[in-house]
Amino acid sequence: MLRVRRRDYGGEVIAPPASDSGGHRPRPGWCVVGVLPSGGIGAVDVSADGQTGDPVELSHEELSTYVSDRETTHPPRWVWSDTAHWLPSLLTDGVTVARCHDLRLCHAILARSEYTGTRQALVAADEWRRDFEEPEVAAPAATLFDLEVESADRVTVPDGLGAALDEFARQRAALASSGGEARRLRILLAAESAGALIAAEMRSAGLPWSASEHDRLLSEALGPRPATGTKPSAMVELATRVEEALGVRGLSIDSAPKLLQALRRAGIDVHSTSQWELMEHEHPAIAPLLQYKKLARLLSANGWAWIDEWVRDGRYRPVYVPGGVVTGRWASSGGGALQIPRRLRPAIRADEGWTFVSADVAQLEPRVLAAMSGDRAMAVAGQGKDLYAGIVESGAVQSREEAKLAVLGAMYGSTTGDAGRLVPRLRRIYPNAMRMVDEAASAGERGGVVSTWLGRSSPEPGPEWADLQARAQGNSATSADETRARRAARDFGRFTRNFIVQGTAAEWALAWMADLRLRLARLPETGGVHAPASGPAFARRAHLAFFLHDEVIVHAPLDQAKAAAAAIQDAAAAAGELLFGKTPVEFALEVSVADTASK
DNA sequence: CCGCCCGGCGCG
DNA sequence: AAAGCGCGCCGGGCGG
Repeated sequence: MLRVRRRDYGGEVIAPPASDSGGHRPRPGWCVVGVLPSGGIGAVDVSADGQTGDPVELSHEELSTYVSDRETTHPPRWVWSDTAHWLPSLLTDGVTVARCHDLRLCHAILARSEYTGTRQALVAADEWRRDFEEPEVAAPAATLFDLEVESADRVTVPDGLGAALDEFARQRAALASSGGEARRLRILLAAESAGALIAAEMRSAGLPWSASEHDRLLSEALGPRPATGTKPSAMVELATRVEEALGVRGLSIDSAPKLLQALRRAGIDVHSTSQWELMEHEHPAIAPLLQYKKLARLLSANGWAWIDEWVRDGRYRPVYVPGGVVTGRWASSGGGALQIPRRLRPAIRADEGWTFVSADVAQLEPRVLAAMSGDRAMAVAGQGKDLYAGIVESGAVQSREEAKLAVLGAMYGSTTGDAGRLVPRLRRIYPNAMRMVDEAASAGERGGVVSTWLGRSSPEPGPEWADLQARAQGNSATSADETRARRAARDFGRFTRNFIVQGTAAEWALAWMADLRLRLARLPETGGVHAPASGPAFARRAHLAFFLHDEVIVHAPLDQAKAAAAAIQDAAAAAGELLFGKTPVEFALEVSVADTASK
């Protein structure tokens, strides 16, 4: 825990003494934090009308105390350059913040959004246009091997107080010029920033991971852990069976070109070694080869080396990258956090005295589409049930499988195959929903920009795309030019078609998690023998442990599981209302409580 | 020898 | 070699 000398930071001016004896909570202001020229940290309050208070100077050690004190009375919204930069050290000191405004992430949204009134000043401030950087690991004094040299020339967003104040002012001005769309943008910025808090908190808490269960699952599939550099026994055996079936010896089964050659020599007419193509053929080599590929994938992506690299003290700590995908979805870096194979889910194991409350949204994307397009028929199809079942009931298609194929086809822009055949039926029964995605596609085909419900806008096509279109329009255009241009136009149309749905679903999920996080924060800290002795405050009660596009896993003390499940449900309802107001669309959750995350 | 591309496959 | 969106990671293979 943090133990620092208290310094007089003018607390009575900035943080009035707590007289908070119940319900009343004034609208919190903003507190901008940044590095001062002196090397210390400055904190400045900014009021709703843009007035700035006197800066407070703090040492790095004092920042945690300062933040913690203000969080206990009337927490401001902390404004800082980059949550991944500022939050980890606070969490290390046991300090949690309720809300923040992440200047880097908000800049990215506002500088590109169609809803932003005046963007020029933001676009010009391109020092704020930076991709995510790995959070700096608090360097424990000087070490023998200086790892910091590497990070010295990293280009990140500015961390100075002056720069933060300037950028915050630009963003506020941009919002002020956004007229009726400012409300949506404000919600989006708050949700995006909450996501940044959650990402850092989840990394700090880690996902409870049982290395022994993981090892057991690996051994079950692959045989016992082999010596480094040698293949597991199950793979060796399967490779031998493939060789025998193909009638070759010394096959380099891991080399796609060599494997392809061997397959073709054995009379299997394949053009690649991918599993979907192999499955189309009858040959004794196919089954063991497919099984070999499954195991090879498991070993290379999530084998014993993965455990060694990523699991420490019973926790897997991936780096989540909020806003890492253009649509607003999160990305991840390190360990493939968003691609953990389902067969390894049993290794996600709750601590003693704790359990998991897992929830995922059933058919989030079509529900979001129904809400944003105001398609009543599609909303009704999802009421009180599986949305695909509702579509079958509507008579548009025969089976649940067809319904799913048709809906995915509608959102991804299928034109051929079974999906392409089914989509027109949806167009008749759900005209509003389909018009919305069709118009997004047509905007993209013209090289235009589309936006999500809250105002995250799509990137424009690159210069090569425009060149392609221009060439096809020119006098000397060949039919090949035209074909290529049309293909590129359609490709981009499918991207924008999907963008509005995937992006709005991501917004709903952020709103869901942001609300859930604050609900969980109101639960009491857990006591008893299983209470963690240290670590951030939020991890001493039910807290978010994992997030994957439309599902969350909450790690909860046993006696808080019920409350956590209720919070998840309530947060989903709140997210739907925050985004869409009163809507007939239901966001149906599947919630389960279990010691592992397997389903 | 290194960096990059790409096939292949895991997730939604 | 996917039809039909968005990702990250791995290993092989190739160019420099």
